Amino acid sequence: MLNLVPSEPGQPRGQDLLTGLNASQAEAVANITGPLLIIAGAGSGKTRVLTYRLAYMLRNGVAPQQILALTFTNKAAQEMKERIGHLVGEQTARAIWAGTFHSIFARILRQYAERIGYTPAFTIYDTDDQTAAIKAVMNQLGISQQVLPPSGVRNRISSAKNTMMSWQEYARSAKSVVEQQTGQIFEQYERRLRQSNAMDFDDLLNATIVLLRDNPDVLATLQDRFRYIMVDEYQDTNRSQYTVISMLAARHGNLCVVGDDAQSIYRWRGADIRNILDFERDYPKATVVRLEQNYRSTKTILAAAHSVIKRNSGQLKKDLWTDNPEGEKITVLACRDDREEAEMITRTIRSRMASHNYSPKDVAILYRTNAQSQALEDAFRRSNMAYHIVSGVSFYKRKEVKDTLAYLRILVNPDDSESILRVINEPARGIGNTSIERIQQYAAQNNLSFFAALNQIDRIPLMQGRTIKAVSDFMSIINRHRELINELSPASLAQAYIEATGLPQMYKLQQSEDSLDRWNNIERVLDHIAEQQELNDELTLVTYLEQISLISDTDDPQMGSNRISMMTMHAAKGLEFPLVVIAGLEQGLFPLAKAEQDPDEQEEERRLLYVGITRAREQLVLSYAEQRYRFGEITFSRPSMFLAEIDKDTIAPSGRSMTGTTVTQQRPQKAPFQPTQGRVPQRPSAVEHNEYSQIPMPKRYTSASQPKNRNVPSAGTPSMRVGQRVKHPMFGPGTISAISGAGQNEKATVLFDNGQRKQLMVAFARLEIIG
DNA sequence: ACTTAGTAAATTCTC
DNA sequence: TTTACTAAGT
Repeated sequence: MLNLVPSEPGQPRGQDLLTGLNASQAEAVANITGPLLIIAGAGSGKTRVLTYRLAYMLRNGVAPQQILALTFTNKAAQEMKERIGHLVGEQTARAIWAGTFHSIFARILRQYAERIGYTPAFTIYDTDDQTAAIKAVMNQLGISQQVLPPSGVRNRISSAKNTMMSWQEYARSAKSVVEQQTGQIFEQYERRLRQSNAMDFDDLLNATIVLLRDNPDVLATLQDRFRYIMVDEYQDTNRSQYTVISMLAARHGNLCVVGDDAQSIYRWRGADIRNILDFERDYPKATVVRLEQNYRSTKTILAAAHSVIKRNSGQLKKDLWTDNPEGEKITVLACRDDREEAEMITRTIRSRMASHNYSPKDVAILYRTNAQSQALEDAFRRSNMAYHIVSGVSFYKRKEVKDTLAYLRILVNPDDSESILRVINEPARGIGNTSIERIQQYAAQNNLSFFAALNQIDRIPLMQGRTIKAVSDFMSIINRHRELINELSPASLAQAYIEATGLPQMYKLQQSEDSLDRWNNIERVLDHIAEQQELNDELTLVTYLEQISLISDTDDPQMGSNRISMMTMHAAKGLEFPLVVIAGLEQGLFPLAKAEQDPDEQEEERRLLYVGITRAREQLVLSYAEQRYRFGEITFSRPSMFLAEIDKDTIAPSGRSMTGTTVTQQRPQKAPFQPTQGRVPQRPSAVEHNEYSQIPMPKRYTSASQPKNRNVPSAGTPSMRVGQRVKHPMFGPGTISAISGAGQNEKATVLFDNGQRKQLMVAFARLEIIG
C-alpha cells in the first residue's frame, strides 16, 4: 500500500504515483477535474492509468464514495477494484462505486423504485424471459410466430430501446407490416413487463433516465454523490448510457472517459461510436490525452494489427508505436478441415510451449463463434492438454437451474408472470395449456397480472374443479413461504421453499443419471445461496437474484488457473497472452457471411480482428480450414479476405506439403514434433471448469469423459452397427447406413427398403434387429 | 393432460 | 450437433 501521509499543502499530492509513467500517462493520471478524454490504444497501459488515476484522486482529498466507475463487464470492474485495493487498501477501494452500467443502475433503481412505479423487488428479465414475454404477447395478439420470428421482434424492440425510442415513437415511424406488427407487440410487451414488475436489460438504463428526468431531487442527490465519474470502454456506450452519463456529470463536469475507437466491437447491440468521436464537441473544454505507446506486443504484431485497421475509415487519429523488439513472424496454418485445424493448433502450441517455455496460461485460442470450440476441445482432450473455455453453456441456462431461480423470483415478486408460467406446471400438477390459456385471457381482459388472476381462480369461467384445486395448492406453497421472508434467512427460506415445490423430488425420483445430475444442480444453487450469505450477511433474495441476472459468461473465475484459454474474440477484450492463436479465418465465418455485403459490418469485423491480434504479446498464429462442419454439414470456404490485408512482411513464409496442407517452417534448433512424449497425463479440464463463483460445473453436459467415437456403437447396444438389417414398426425393413452419437444420443441413419432415409434415435425408435 | 417421436431450425457477440 | 416446436398417440 502506498503511503497516505499528506505532503506539503498547495502542491498536489501523490507525485510518487506519477513516477514510472510516461508523459501522457502521467498527464491522464494527474488530470482529475473537468472533462477528460483518454484515447487508449491497445496495450498502452490503460488499466494502470485508470487505477493510478483513482488512487491519485483519493490522495488528493476525493472521498471514495464520490467516485463512480463504470465498466462493461463484471470482469473489468472486478479487476479494477482489486488493483485499486492494492494501491489504497481494500477498505477504501470497496467504498468506490465501481461496476457495470447495469449493476450500478439496478442498485440505484431499487432505491428509488417507487418513483417510477415499480417495487424494489422488481425482477430483471434476461433474453430468454424477454422472448417468452414476446411470444405470450404475440399469442394474445394472434400474430403467427412462423411469419414473425419472436427473436427478430426482440432484436428490433431492443435496438429501439437502445436509442431510447418509446413504443409510441416506434409505432408512429413504422412503415412495413413487420414494423407495424412489431409496434403492436412492443406496446403490449411494455405493458406486460410493467405489470410483471419486471425490467429487461435495456429498461435498467432507460428507467434510470426517466427517474433522473422526472425527479430533480434524485438527480441533484446523485450528481452530488458522484462528483467524479469515470467510464471505461466509452466507444461501446449506446445512446441510453451516453444520456445517463451526461445527466450525472452535468453538474460537476468531472467526467473522464476512456476508449479506443479502433476496438469498438459492439455496434450490433447499439453501441454508438459517435459517442467517443464527438466527445470533444460535447465537452469543448475537454482535455484529450492519447496513450500511444504500446507496452504489450512486438513490432511485428503491432505492424500486422495496423495493416488491418488502417483499411477502416473514420478513425480517431493516433499512432501506436512500441519500443519492444521486432519479434517473430506470424504463422499461418492452412488446413484441410476443422479437425485438422484443431490438430495443427494443438501441435503448434505444444511445440511453441516447449521451445519458448510457455506455460498453459500463456496461451489463448480465439475464434469468431462459440461453436468453433467443439473441434478444438476434441483435439485438446485427445492430446491431454489442460484447457478451459470461457463462456459456453452457462450453468444458469440449464433448465432445472432456471426453474429453481424462477421459483425464487416468484417468492420475492409474485407479479413476475414469466416466472410463474415457467414453473406453474413443473413438476406436473395438472394445470395444462388449456387452463393456462384461459387464465391468461382472463388476466388480459381484467388488466391483472397472472398472479392476481390466479388469486381469483374461482371467478374465471370454464375452470374445472380439479384445476382450481391444483392452482390453490400451488398458490398456497408460494403464499405460505412469502410470509416467512422476514422470519428466515434467505438460504433457509430458499431451502424449505424449493423443497416444498416438489421440483427436486421430481428429479430425484426419476433415478436416471441425467435427472440425478439435475437434482444435484438444484442443490448446488441452494448451496450457493448459503455460501453467498456467509460472505455477505446483508444478502437478500432480491440482491442474490439480481447478482445472478447480471453476471455473464465471460466472468470466468478460472481465468487464473494454469490452462490454455479458449474464447471468442469478444470475450478476449482487455486480456493479453504471450501466444495467441486466431482460428477460422475464412470468408463467411470471419468475416461472417452477413458482413460480406455490408461495409459497416465489415469494418466492425475488422476491428474485431484488430482486437484479436493485439491480444498477442510475442507470438501470433492464424489458421483457416478449407472445409468445416457447420450446422452438422460440411461447408467449403475460402481464406478470409483479412489474411490478404495483413502486411506480407509480418508473415512467415510457408511451404505446401504433398497432402495439400501447409506446414510452417520449423525453427532449426527445434526437434520434430513427437506425440505426447514425456507429458504427465492430465485430466481433461472441461469437467472442472466452472462459470461463476463457487458453483462448480455440473457433471452432465461437460462430461467429456466418454469420447464420442463416431461410427463405433456404444456398449449398451452392441448390435447396432453399419450394415445391420433392422425393422421399424412404421417404415418397415431397412439397413443402417451410419451411426452417430453415443449412449442416449446414439442415432442411426437407416436406409429403408421403401427408399426412405431416416435418422432415428436408437434409444427411442423401436428398431428391431432382423436378418 | 401428458408423453413421445419426428421434424425444423439454428448458431455472433453481451448486460 | 443440439435445441425447440409440433403432431400424434396414450
